[in-house]
Amino acid sequence: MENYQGDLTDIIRATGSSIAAAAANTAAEAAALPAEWQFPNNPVNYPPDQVEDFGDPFTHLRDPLLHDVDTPVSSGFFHNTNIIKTSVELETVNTGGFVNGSMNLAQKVVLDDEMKRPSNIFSRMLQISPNAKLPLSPCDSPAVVVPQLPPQAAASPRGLTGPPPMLISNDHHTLISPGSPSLQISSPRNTGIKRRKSQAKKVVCIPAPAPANSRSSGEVVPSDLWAWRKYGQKPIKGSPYPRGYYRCSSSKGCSARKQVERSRTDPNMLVITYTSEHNHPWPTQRNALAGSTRSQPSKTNTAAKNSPNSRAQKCTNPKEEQKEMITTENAVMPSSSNLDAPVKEEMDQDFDNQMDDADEGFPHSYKPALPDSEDHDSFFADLGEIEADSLDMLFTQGFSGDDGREDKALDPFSFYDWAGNNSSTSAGAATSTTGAGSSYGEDRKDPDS
DNA sequence: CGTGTTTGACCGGCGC
DNA sequence: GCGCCGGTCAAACACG
Repeated sequence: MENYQGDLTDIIRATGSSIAAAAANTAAEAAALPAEWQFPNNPVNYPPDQVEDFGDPFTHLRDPLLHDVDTPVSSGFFHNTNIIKTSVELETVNTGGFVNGSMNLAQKVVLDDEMKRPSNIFSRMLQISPNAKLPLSPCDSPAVVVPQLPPQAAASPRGLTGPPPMLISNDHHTLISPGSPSLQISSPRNTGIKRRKSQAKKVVCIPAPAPANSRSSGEVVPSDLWAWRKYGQKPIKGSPYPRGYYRCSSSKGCSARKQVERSRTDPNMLVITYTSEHNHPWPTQRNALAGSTRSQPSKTNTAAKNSPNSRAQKCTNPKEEQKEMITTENAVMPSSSNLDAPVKEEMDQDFDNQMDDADEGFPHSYKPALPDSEDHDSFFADLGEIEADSLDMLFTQGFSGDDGREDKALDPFSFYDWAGNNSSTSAGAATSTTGAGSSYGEDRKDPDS
């Protein structure tokens, strides 16, 4: 595997990837369109290629392994954005690095294998490295190093004036998003890891509040728009931080899951591993979020907490080599876009095969409610119910451009709120520092139950 | 009442 | 085969 230095592209791809695909369809339209950012008129049609992001805002990355296909998914709202357009172009993937003009670069590693599914952006982008050990958080791995943002960037990621959240590099290979978070994608073949069965995983590294800040040992997890329910927490060997296990609660049948843990090497980084994908539309509706009240971030805090600037850093990592990770900073992901988050993906080897078969994704028909480009205000309105502030910011930042809203609030982080304060936000907070749960030795002790 | 969190126990893969 | 350990289950509890 090599590392490509790159950039956000990954993210974007990731992010946009799904989108991109969608965009592809609309590409024609897009072409016609001015370069402006617009929401696609037809959000609905997702091309088969659409990427899956595991439904996570953090990553629009599709899971190459699991889904390649058609799942429209994801974060719906972003699909509509121009980003999509951009992303489309990006399809080429990676390559080398590049940069973002205004932001940072990220490193990407490309995984070796060939990506079999062309259609899948992700596939192109990432690979899995069997060797890499998951246990280490990807963020830890050297490969994953995230470059620090230039002070400016950090300070004002959004310094961009331009509306588009994402930029494409000249070479078209990379996207850049201003202010975007760093994303790391790894495709490590984790040989070392013992993955039960081959599962596709997507790993996202995002800056997290320092442990000190956050609840004492609790994990602070940024919330995304999906509703997650914590179903377990375990101390992980070799890591001082417990890993929280979350399952999508937006839909009963949804198998999407994520694991949240702090990078052992860099407590400031959270490593979120997504597995499986959402089999349902992105929850834009209040219902979707039902029950997630706890998750709701305290808006006030979010901004403060998140100062990504401070956090965005590199993942320091010492030892483990996870080879294939890609990081992008400032990627454009809408959701994560501003988070300086590195995203990695990991897949198991076979995923290709699986992917072929696995189309479980959403029906193509799935259509998230997307805002109209023009109308995104209304869209926001809806969202507002969910997290007005966050979304607003998000969009504003991300999409805006047009109205000139300022980005101040743009903090991507705000979008996800770090639950630091909230005691139990679903998303995250997991606080549980207690480590609880079951620990190693407990296994099989007494059964009683 | 519904949903989320906590946490001990169980399950099962993997390495030795 | 055994033990380690990650991942999941599910009861109890908390919160709004």
